[in-house]
Amino acid sequence: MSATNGMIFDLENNCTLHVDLAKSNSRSKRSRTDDVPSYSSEKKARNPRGFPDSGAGSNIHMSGMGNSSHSLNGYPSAQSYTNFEPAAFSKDPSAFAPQNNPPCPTLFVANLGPTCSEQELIDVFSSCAGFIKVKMQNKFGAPVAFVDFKDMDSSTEAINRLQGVILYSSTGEGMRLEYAKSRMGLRKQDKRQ
DNA sequence: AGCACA
Repeated sequence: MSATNGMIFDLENNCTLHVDLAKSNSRSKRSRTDDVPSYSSEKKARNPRGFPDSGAGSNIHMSGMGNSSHSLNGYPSAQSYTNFEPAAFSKDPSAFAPQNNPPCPTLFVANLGPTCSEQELIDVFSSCAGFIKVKMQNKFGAPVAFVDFKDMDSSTEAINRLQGVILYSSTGEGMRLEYAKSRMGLRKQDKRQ
Protein backbone atom coordinates (compact mmCIF):
# COMPACT_ATOMS: atom_id res chain seq x y z
CA MET A 1 0.00 0.00 0.00
CA SER A 2 2.94 2.21 0.38
CA ALA A 3 4.86 0.95 -2.59
CA THR A 4 3.58 3.51 -5.04
CA ASN A 5 2.77 6.42 -2.87
CA GLY A 6 5.01 8.79 -4.74
CA MET A 7 6.67 8.31 -8.07
CA ILE A 8 8.77 5.71 -9.73
CA PHE A 9 11.94 6.64 -11.56
CA ASP A 10 13.21 3.98 -13.85
CA LEU A 11 16.63 5.15 -14.84
CA GLU A 12 17.73 1.90 -16.36
CA ASN A 13 15.17 1.91 -19.08
CA ASN A 14 15.86 5.58 -19.74
CA CYS A 15 12.25 6.26 -18.99
CA THR A 16 10.59 8.25 -16.28
CA LEU A 17 7.36 6.94 -14.92
CA HIS A 18 5.60 9.22 -12.55
CA VAL A 19 2.53 7.89 -10.86
CA ASP A 20 0.14 10.54 -9.82
CA LEU A 21 -0.64 10.86 -6.22
CA ALA A 22 -3.61 9.05 -4.90
CA LYS A 23 -6.60 11.02 -5.98
CA SER A 24 -9.17 8.27 -5.78
CA ASN A 25 -7.25 5.96 -3.55
CA SER A 26 -8.45 4.61 -0.25
CA ARG A 27 -6.62 7.45 1.44
CA SER A 28 -8.24 10.10 -0.66
CA LYS A 29 -8.77 12.33 2.32
CA ARG A 30 -5.04 12.87 2.51
CA SER A 31 -3.89 16.14 1.15
CA ARG A 32 -1.64 16.19 -1.87
CA THR A 33 1.25 17.88 -0.23
CA ASP A 34 1.20 15.64 2.79
CA ASP A 35 2.31 12.35 1.35
CA VAL A 36 4.33 11.19 4.30
CA PRO A 37 2.01 10.55 7.21
CA SER A 38 4.59 8.81 9.36
CA TYR A 39 7.42 11.30 9.22
CA SER A 40 6.62 14.98 9.41
CA SER A 41 10.15 16.26 9.31
CA GLU A 42 9.89 18.82 6.58
CA LYS A 43 6.67 20.54 5.79
CA LYS A 44 8.18 23.35 3.79
CA ALA A 45 8.58 21.14 0.75
CA ARG A 46 5.35 21.87 -0.96
CA ASN A 47 4.63 22.93 -4.46
CA PRO A 48 1.76 24.94 -5.81
CA ARG A 49 1.86 22.64 -8.81
CA GLY A 50 1.01 19.66 -6.69
CA PHE A 51 4.06 17.80 -7.98
CA PRO A 52 6.81 17.08 -5.49
CA ASP A 53 10.13 18.10 -6.83
CA SER A 54 12.69 15.41 -6.34
CA GLY A 55 15.28 16.86 -8.68
CA ALA A 56 15.96 13.46 -10.17
CA GLY A 57 14.49 14.16 -13.53
CA SER A 58 17.75 13.82 -15.38
CA ASN A 59 18.39 10.57 -17.09
CA ILE A 60 22.15 10.63 -17.19
CA HIS A 61 23.63 7.45 -18.47
CA MET A 62 27.35 7.00 -18.53
CA SER A 63 28.69 4.67 -21.10
CA GLY A 64 31.49 2.33 -20.31
CA MET A 65 34.07 3.62 -22.77
CA GLY A 66 34.88 0.74 -25.02
CA ASN A 67 38.12 2.20 -26.25
CA SER A 68 40.24 0.97 -23.39
CA SER A 69 42.79 -0.64 -25.59
CA HIS A 70 45.55 0.65 -23.37
CA SER A 71 44.82 0.01 -19.75
CA LEU A 72 48.32 0.69 -18.57
CA ASN A 73 48.91 3.53 -16.19
CA GLY A 74 51.95 4.70 -18.09
CA TYR A 75 51.87 6.55 -21.34
CA PRO A 76 54.27 6.41 -24.23
CA SER A 77 56.46 9.41 -24.72
CA ALA A 78 55.26 9.94 -28.24
CA GLN A 79 51.62 9.96 -29.23
CA SER A 80 51.24 6.60 -30.86
CA TYR A 81 47.49 6.33 -30.67
CA THR A 82 45.58 9.29 -31.95
CA ASN A 83 43.13 7.58 -34.21
CA PHE A 84 40.40 6.65 -31.79
CA GLU A 85 37.13 8.43 -32.31
CA PRO A 86 35.54 10.03 -29.29
CA ALA A 87 32.33 10.51 -31.21
CA ALA A 88 31.54 6.86 -30.65
CA PHE A 89 30.26 7.52 -27.16
CA SER A 90 28.15 10.50 -27.89
CA LYS A 91 25.83 11.50 -25.09
CA ASP A 92 24.03 14.55 -23.95
CA PRO A 93 26.69 17.16 -23.33
CA SER A 94 24.29 19.63 -21.79
CA ALA A 95 23.33 17.23 -19.05
CA PHE A 96 26.25 18.00 -16.79
CA ALA A 97 28.20 20.79 -18.40
CA PRO A 98 26.32 24.02 -18.78
CA GLN A 99 28.66 26.37 -20.54
CA ASN A 100 27.43 29.90 -20.27
CA ASN A 101 30.64 31.60 -21.13
CA PRO A 102 30.98 33.41 -24.41
CA PRO A 103 32.62 31.33 -27.10
CA CYS A 104 36.34 31.67 -27.48
CA PRO A 105 39.12 29.68 -29.16
CA THR A 106 40.45 28.52 -25.81
CA LEU A 107 38.75 25.80 -23.84
CA PHE A 108 38.84 25.30 -20.11
CA VAL A 109 39.05 21.69 -18.99
CA ALA A 110 38.12 20.68 -15.48
CA ASN A 111 37.11 17.62 -13.51
CA LEU A 112 40.31 15.84 -14.38
CA GLY A 113 41.74 12.94 -12.47
CA PRO A 114 44.52 13.51 -9.96
CA THR A 115 46.97 11.57 -12.09
CA CYS A 116 46.05 13.16 -15.36
CA SER A 117 49.02 14.27 -17.40
CA GLU A 118 49.37 16.91 -20.03
CA GLN A 119 50.44 14.36 -22.59
CA GLU A 120 47.19 12.51 -22.12
CA LEU A 121 45.23 15.64 -22.86
CA ILE A 122 47.35 16.28 -25.91
CA ASP A 123 46.65 12.82 -27.19
CA VAL A 124 42.94 13.30 -26.69
CA PHE A 125 42.56 16.81 -28.03
CA SER A 126 44.91 16.37 -30.94
CA SER A 127 42.22 14.36 -32.68
CA CYS A 128 40.21 17.55 -33.14
CA ALA A 129 40.70 19.88 -36.04
CA GLY A 130 42.30 23.19 -35.29
CA PHE A 131 44.08 21.96 -32.20
CA ILE A 132 47.08 24.06 -31.21
CA LYS A 133 48.29 23.21 -27.74
CA VAL A 134 47.39 22.20 -24.23
CA LYS A 135 48.44 24.13 -21.18
CA MET A 136 47.85 22.22 -17.99
CA GLN A 137 47.71 23.68 -14.54
CA ASN A 138 48.36 21.25 -11.73
CA LYS A 139 46.59 22.15 -8.56
CA PHE A 140 46.23 19.87 -5.61
CA GLY A 141 43.14 17.78 -6.02
CA ALA A 142 41.74 19.91 -8.80
CA PRO A 143 43.86 19.92 -11.93
CA VAL A 144 42.63 22.00 -14.82
CA ALA A 145 43.85 22.58 -18.32
CA PHE A 146 43.58 25.08 -21.13
CA VAL A 147 43.31 23.96 -24.71
CA ASP A 148 44.00 26.40 -27.49
CA PHE A 149 42.38 26.14 -30.88
CA LYS A 150 42.82 28.21 -33.97
CA ASP A 151 39.20 29.30 -34.14
CA MET A 152 36.03 29.32 -32.16
CA ASP A 153 34.53 26.86 -34.62
CA SER A 154 37.23 24.34 -33.82
CA SER A 155 36.82 24.82 -30.09
CA THR A 156 33.05 24.48 -30.38
CA GLU A 157 33.37 21.25 -32.25
CA ALA A 158 35.93 20.04 -29.74
CA ILE A 159 33.48 20.71 -26.92
CA ASN A 160 30.77 18.75 -28.65
CA ARG A 161 33.08 15.86 -29.39
CA LEU A 162 35.04 15.59 -26.18
CA GLN A 163 32.53 16.76 -23.63
CA GLY A 164 32.36 14.34 -20.74
CA VAL A 165 34.94 11.98 -22.17
CA ILE A 166 36.36 9.74 -19.49
CA LEU A 167 40.11 9.58 -19.59
CA TYR A 168 42.18 6.71 -18.30
CA SER A 169 43.00 8.74 -15.25
CA SER A 170 39.50 10.02 -14.71
CA THR A 171 37.68 9.17 -11.53
CA GLY A 172 34.22 10.59 -11.92
CA GLU A 173 31.94 11.42 -14.79
CA GLY A 174 34.68 12.61 -17.07
CA MET A 175 36.28 15.87 -17.95
CA ARG A 176 34.27 19.06 -18.15
CA LEU A 177 34.80 21.32 -21.10
CA GLU A 178 33.91 24.97 -21.10
CA TYR A 179 34.96 28.09 -22.88
CA ALA A 180 37.81 29.74 -21.12
CA LYS A 181 37.19 33.01 -19.33
CA SER A 182 39.35 35.89 -20.21
CA ARG A 183 39.25 39.58 -19.58
CA MET A 184 39.93 39.97 -23.24
CA GLY A 185 36.51 38.48 -23.82
CA LEU A 186 34.82 41.60 -22.59
CA ARG A 187 35.37 43.01 -26.01
CA LYS A 188 32.61 43.09 -28.53
CA GLN A 189 32.62 39.55 -29.79
CA ASP A 190 28.90 38.97 -29.75
CA LYS A 191 27.57 39.34 -33.20
CA ARG A 192 23.87 39.89 -33.51
CA GLN A 193 21.97 38.87 -36.53
C1' DA B 1 32.51 24.50 -9.01
C1' DG B 2 37.25 25.19 -10.05
C1' DC B 3 40.15 29.76 -15.35
C1' DA B 4 46.82 30.77 -17.02
C1' DC B 5 50.20 32.17 -20.25
C1' DA B 6 51.60 35.45 -23.85
